[in-house]
Amino acid sequence: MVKKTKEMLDMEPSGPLMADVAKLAGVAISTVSRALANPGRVNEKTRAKIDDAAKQLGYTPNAMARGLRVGKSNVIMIVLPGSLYHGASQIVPQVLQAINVSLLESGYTLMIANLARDEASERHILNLAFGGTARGTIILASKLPEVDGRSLAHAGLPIVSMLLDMSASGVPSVVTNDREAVRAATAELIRLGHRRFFYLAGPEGNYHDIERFGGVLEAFQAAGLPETAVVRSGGKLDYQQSFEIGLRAAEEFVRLGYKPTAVIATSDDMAISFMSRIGEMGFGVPEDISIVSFDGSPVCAFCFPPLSTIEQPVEEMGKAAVAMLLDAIEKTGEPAPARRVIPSRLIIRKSMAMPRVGFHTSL
Amino acid sequence: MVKKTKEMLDMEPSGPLMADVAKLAGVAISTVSRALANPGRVNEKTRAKIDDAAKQLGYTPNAMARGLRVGKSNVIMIVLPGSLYHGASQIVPQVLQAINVSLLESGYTLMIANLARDEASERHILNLAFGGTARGTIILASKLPEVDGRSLAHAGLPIVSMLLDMSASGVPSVVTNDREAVRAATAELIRLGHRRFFYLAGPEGNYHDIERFGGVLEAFQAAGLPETAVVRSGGKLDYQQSFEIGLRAAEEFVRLGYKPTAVIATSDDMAISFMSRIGEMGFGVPEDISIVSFDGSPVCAFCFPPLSTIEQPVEEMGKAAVAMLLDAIEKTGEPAPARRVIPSRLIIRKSMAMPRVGFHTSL
DNA sequence: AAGTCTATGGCAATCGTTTGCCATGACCAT
DNA sequence: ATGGTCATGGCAAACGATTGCCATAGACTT
Repeated sequence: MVKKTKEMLDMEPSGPLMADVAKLAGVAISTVSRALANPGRVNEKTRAKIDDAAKQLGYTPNAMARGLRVGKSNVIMIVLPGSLYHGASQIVPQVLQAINVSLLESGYTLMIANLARDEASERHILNLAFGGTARGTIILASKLPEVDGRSLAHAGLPIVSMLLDMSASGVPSVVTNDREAVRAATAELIRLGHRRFFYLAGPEGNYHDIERFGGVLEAFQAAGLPETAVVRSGGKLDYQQSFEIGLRAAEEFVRLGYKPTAVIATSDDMAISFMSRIGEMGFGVPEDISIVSFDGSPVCAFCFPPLSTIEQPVEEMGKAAVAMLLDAIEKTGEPAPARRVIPSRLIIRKSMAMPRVGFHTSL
Repeated sequence: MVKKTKEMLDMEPSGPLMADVAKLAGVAISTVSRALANPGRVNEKTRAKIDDAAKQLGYTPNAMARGLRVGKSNVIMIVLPGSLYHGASQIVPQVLQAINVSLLESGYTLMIANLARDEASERHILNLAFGGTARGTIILASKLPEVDGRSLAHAGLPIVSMLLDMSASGVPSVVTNDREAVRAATAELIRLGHRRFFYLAGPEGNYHDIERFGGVLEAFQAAGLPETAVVRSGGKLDYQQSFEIGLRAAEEFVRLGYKPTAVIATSDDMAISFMSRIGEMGFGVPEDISIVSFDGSPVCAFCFPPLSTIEQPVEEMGKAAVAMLLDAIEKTGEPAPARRVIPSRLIIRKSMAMPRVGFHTSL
């Protein structure tokens, strides 16, 4: 039996330790620790000596050792609603981007907890939460993970919800004004003269669907239109299958006898595939049909024709979510679960126009 | 001076510990540890008792304590080339998705190290590497971060490069056949009758630009066309500004006297904005100009007209990269830096057609 | 010059796990 | 019945940092 343990370990040095820095600088380990972290506790000259030594050795503190000792990590975990790529919408990447920038500024690290929401992923998320890896959570457009009797709600972690309003369940939330934004877009279509609408829904009963459709109805009410002025399509598929939703909606559209003149799509992807398909079928946008959609994907500007869309303030929302989360992390006191609404903005492009008189009977 | 430390700490219990599980199960801590991790080292009955106790308490092992003790984490870090959202391309999200799925299956956790490549981000990446947070790295389409005299190359971490071939510098790489794919696409355009081309470049001197443009020239050579048969555009902006590249290229295109009949764009985003802009200017695709691009974004299918594109095998590439990385992590032996090429696939859609005779003189 | 105060540095315990080594008991063979 | 083997469980020392508490030295006051 060869005594190889010690030698083997020596082979992989895992870098210089704080003790090495201390030795080189000629001070105690604790002094190094304080010099590197605490302000003002260490003489300026000593600090300089230590900094030099650390730089010379290329010292990097071990994050796990520190985390273990202080009982907390500096990792913020993002829980995504599901798969990351579907269609052309960049909402999630944009949000991640904004969150990451804000977190970095505050010295935190972003960790993507999941890219799916199957059982294995949920378990994994909970392990990150309960295992002390994450210090806080931002959850995007979805309910809290829950499996094996454990729920993220009871992990003792600060949580902020984005895109989905969960403030009623006690989770601070950052959302946009889905309802008002859609109401405004609908009102604009009404103003242009449209009186008959086609609404492309996401999953039925979903928060966003309720809010957005509610916005349509509110606009109708304000204009004195009956609820029957809108035909709903979709409602079965998830937002992540938006291209398919748009295609099915197009099939449905051509079968309608008395055709709507305006389409309200609840995501850009739906609008894009819908517009493509009805284009192939000979309908023109905006001559025959006006379209407005939701998300504000950059690519909408380059569609044919350029697509009107409701731009979500993802960057501000991300910043706000991080601010709320850090606030909850740093203050121990339980603040009242807040709800922050950041308004969306309607971008009007060529896909919206006045309806052609008599169009809906022309086919 | 109130003695509050102990009480304060007790207030935030940070969940049950292994010791609690041991007590409840009536065994030693070490037995719990072995039961939960090692196979076969513990009696089946004991193990069952321990599992029960753990479940009953909702016990989750502390990842940092384990990581500290065993000297390694189970976090794989992804280094991105820069900002995550620009345009409609879903390459990066798709890759992340594929990587994440593969990693989860092997019990690893994915961590996005950065969403930008400024100095602060590079420093952060290196901290993650040298601070023991990451166990391995997958780097996407970019060079190794390097700052303050530290380089990712010397962090002692296994690294795999994706999309960019760095095998010559000793980094195992997973790439697609940029050159051959573009050669094939160009050859197809030549076969259709095109003899004069417009090439939309990414940043000049970039690996992808060299490879892709090389593919164009190879196709020319095979067909006996001179190198002057192609006009290069762009070369100044980054791939992340692809929409802008396409717009500028369109401006350039209209100013060309003797017009190309086919466009080879090195990203879908360029192609999309280019097509949109020249459409506004009265050029038709594919009647006046054929277009093919690179990336295989799903949205291309719904462009007007549907856009031919070279689809990168992102999913397979992601899987391959993870496989290579885990291999390097598990085997201690230094394997020869490998290079794995996974072929792309040309998707032909309506944006490619035979050139209209005499078009290039018609304006 | 002596006493007091403050700034700084050092010791050692601690975070929650893993794991080498040893002790114990069961089981088997002789 | 006795000795040997093996499976199992327990003790305690790590892993690398942080931090409460105390010691010390220098500055300041009178």
